[in-house]
Amino acid sequence: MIEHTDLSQPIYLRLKDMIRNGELKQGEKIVQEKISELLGVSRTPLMKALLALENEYLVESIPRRGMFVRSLDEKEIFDIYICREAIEGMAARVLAIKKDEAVVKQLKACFMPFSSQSNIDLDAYTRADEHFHSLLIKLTNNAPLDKIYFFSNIHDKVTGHGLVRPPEETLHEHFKIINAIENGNADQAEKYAREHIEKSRILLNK
Amino acid sequence: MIEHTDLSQPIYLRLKDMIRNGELKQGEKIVQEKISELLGVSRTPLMKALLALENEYLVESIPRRGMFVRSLDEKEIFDIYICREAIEGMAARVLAIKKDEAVVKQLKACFMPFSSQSNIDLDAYTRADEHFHSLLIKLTNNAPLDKIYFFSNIHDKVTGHGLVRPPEETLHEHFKIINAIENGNADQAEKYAREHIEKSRILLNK
DNA sequence: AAATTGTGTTTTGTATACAAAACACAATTA
DNA sequence: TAATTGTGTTTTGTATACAAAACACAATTT
Repeated sequence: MIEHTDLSQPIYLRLKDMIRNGELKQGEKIVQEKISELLGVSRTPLMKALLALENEYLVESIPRRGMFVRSLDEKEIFDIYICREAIEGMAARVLAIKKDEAVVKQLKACFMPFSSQSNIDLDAYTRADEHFHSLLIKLTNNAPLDKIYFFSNIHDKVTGHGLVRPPEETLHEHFKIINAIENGNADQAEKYAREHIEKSRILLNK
Repeated sequence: MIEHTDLSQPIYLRLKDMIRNGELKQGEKIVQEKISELLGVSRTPLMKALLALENEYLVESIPRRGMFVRSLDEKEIFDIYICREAIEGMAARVLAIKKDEAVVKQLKACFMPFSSQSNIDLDAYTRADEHFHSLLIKLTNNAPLDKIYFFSNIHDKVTGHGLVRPPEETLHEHFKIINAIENGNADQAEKYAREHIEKSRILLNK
């Protein structure tokens, strides 16, 4: 048997990936024995992983019926973006108050490769964008805030792996947020972070 | 055996109560077999309940070591209050935008019994306060927002079941929030909701 | 034909069994 | 005496077993 301290961890990651890449489709029922057989584990650690995914809004449990891959309707996507506006907005505020040079440096590093390019590699920019938004939370060093920010998982599931808006539009917005943080302008940092997400929300919701 | 569809649900509620009322103390290790024997259930549904509590920040798992009742230090309390400011602030904003009479009515109902009293029953006011803050979130009808607002659990654990500030101080603040919502003033509603929590945070953190 | 009932199968929820890791503490060594 | 090793116990993590609920679908009734 393989070495491990906690089998549910790799199962959790694997399932998350399966949901992301479509091996498990939206709304699909997750038959526990099938998956446990597929992954070569028992139902016990699988259950643990599924519960973690349920708490991240990726999976939905209906008692006595089973676990299902969550499928999001328009209202839920709207609501999730509202949450993101609250969380990321606050994160930007916290970072602006911190005024830590190392923080600014890391944030800037995300988009440095694109600032001088005229033709932006979409794939690379998508990864940078994801990284930036996750970093914004992590750098606050606020563990509870990080804990409630699990919607990043859902983010690209919603849009089918792509960006909601083109880099030409968002690159500048990202730098506006970073600059406000650098200048220690908390109100502006929060405002820009929110507007950035709000614009995508409005676009997704019509 | 007792009728049920999901045994982990009552176990979850029982454990939450045990943490609240001190039957399980901060930092205490939760020995699974002990608790499962105490509650007359097996470890399987108990584990399910413990995982739910872990995701609510009430319990902490250290792999291969066990589950422990989470004990919060000053920084964590501070960080949780930052989260509450973000979440409740946004909730107040959403409700203000909604401008739903029924919403305002329910919020007002929380504190109506106290508005004319000169001597406020502390116990009743504490319950009303809890209800108000929970209601603020629920009435947004934003399920993801509700999902990330599990810190209410922790709130009175932190303060040892009491209020951080006296009713004489907070009652007026509550009405300011409600009035802003009633008037559809989103910016003010959010601002007042935040300041209300911020004041307690500052008090707790010195 | 549509609705209902019955029956065998699947799947969940719970209990239990068991190996391996963590722990406690006495015996041993430096 | 302080540190280390060894040994028996406890506890976790995982697998498995089993009852009851959900399901699928054929047979029966209206």
